[in-house]
Amino acid sequence: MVDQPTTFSISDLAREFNITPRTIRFYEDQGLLAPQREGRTRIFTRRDRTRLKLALRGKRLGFSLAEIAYLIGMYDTARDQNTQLTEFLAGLTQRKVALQQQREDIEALLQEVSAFEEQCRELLLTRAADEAAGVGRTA
DNA sequence: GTTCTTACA
DNA sequence: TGTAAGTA
Repeated sequence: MVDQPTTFSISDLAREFNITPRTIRFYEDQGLLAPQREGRTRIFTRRDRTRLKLALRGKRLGFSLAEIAYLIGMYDTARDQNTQLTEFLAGLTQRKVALQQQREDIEALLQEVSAFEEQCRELLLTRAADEAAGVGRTA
């Protein structure tokens, strides 16, 4: 078994997760990460790496960085895992509610578009019929 | 060469 | 988030 690295540089993590160092610094700025410092340079631990992984997963699920920061904030608040899972569950539930609402809005819009589409078609047919009957020919 | 901060797009 | 500038 080869020893797994204990710490990582910002570029190590950037490579591993296919993101840029800029993104990692930005996440730190947003409170998602809090790496140690050796002078000015950032030293990332396994815990930081895990948090980054969770942050990226949260992003994929559509959570805002603020929400991710909150959920991850308690990740190492040393509270019982039960509380943490309950929080994540609550967050996921809210996400689902938001997504379902969006779907309803989209469906409503699609119906409106379809209705308007139909009106246009009818108008087109009506005008074609009128022209055939010689109506509306003013000039 | 790598990382950092700051500032602007 | 990308990029540029000027450092350590």
